[in-house]
Amino acid sequence: MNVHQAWEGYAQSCCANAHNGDRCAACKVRLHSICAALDTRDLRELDALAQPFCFKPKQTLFVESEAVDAVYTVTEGVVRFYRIFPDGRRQILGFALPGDFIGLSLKERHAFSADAVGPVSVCRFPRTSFQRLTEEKPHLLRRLQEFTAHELTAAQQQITLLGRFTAEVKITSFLIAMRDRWSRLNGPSATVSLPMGRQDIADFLGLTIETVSRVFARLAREKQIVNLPNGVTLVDVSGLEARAANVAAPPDFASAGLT
Amino acid sequence: MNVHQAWEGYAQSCCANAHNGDRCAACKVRLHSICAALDTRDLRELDALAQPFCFKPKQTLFVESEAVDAVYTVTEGVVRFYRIFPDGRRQILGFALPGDFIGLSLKERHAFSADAVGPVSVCRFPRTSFQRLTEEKPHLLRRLQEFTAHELTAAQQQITLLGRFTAEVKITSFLIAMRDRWSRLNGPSATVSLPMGRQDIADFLGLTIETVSRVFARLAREKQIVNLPNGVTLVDVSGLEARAANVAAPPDFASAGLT
DNA sequence: CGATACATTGATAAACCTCAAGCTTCGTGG
DNA sequence: CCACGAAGCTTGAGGTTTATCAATGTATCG
Repeated sequence: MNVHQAWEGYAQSCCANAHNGDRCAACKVRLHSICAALDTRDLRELDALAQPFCFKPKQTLFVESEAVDAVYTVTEGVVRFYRIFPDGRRQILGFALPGDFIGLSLKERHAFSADAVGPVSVCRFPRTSFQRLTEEKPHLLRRLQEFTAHELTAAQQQITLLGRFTAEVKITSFLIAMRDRWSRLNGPSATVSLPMGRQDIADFLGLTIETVSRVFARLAREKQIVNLPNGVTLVDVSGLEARAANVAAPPDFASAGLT
Repeated sequence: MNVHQAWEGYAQSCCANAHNGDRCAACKVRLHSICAALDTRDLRELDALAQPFCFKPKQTLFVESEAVDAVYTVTEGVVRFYRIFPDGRRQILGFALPGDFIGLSLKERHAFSADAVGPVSVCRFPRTSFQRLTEEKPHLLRRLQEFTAHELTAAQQQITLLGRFTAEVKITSFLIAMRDRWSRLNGPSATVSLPMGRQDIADFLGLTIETVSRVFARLAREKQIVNLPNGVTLVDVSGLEARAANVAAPPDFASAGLT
């Protein structure tokens, strides 16, 4: 756990422009985060628990089977969740984007490891304090339940994708899902930021880096996408959606807005 | 939706030996179910909502994208959750055993279809009434959150399995996971009931029925298992666990007992 | 400018799927 | 009680996708 390192290296510059007690109110991802369940009064309580942190690229947030001592809301950057197997292979379980919550399960020990893909800022809450808050504020618990249910739906989506589809379908579905997630945060755009590398995408989709690379190359050759330094532009969206097939995401979560 | 058919065909014989108001107290799976969160007083409230139902083998509980009008606790038998794709292929997302809850996400529409593998008994709760109850009883909501988190963990397990492992590892992991689930209900046993067919297992693990059949045959040939009419006996448990590799289930849920 | 990490491309091989046929099991009805 | 049919399961032969191995290309950062 490199939290102290993170703190010492970065914390001074995090959220520097808000006074204690107002930081949450000023939070840019609040309405996308679990904190949207709280009113102004409750928010100050949460604010008292909040510890802003930053992590450098590749820095570890926590490691599988470690005791859970905190939960987090991602405020900037992307976090990857993963497991490593004895033979060195890795399965990425998901990516947390700004507004996403880390620690839904409120379990004693981490079920996976997490580290920063690029530079990441988080809002950290000590587990016991946060848990007490969920016991006092049913709204917050309800919101936690909604987030967990949403994650479960996403996981079932992923099961579907991994179980039955070809490399091309997996990758086009991934691109469209990422577009939808960024769109929810930043508004619609055909350009999709992909801060994670090819190996990350491969380990997420159960493919090898070579297969991922080949499919990206083919999609670009067929003018479905344009490859950019850290992402892609979706050129033929309807063509891609057709290839992604009926693994479309369910109605939506954007509607959740304020509970 | 065949609920009325289910009711008319079967309901008279369900839970016939308990008076209204005591049915939940007499429920054999209560302590394994979400209802374990409630004390005797709250239980009578829940009892008033409970509608026992039975389903015949292959009978449908609900269909993907239908409006959710109820949630369920399985009391007997096994329910399968699945999605069907335009090309006719099917992905099974999971199996619900006695004590399991159906309808965790409290969403408006079903994200998948569900039907009975064999004869199934459930306890049905109208969605709106159940949801009101979760708002009044934070204990129940907390328990719902725990169940959802547990399902999420199981889904992540499945992602791991589907993404990175061979047919043999998938199947041995499946057998061990089923043994653990039945053990939690009925106590330890090396004989694992598999009420679902080979095609179900294939559609759950992202394999074809032929591959599943071949692996079962090989495991039997190598004296790891013995095939039975509706299940298997695990002969060489440590050998199987070694093949299943470190996809071992996390610490446990059995400890949940009573909250 | 060189070193390192990351990405691409090609050739070969293995795992699993597809297609096809035969075998069990089980329930029904003669 | 046996004959029959349907459904599910097993086994075999051949093909496809994707993994594996290997080499080359490109960007980034001291």
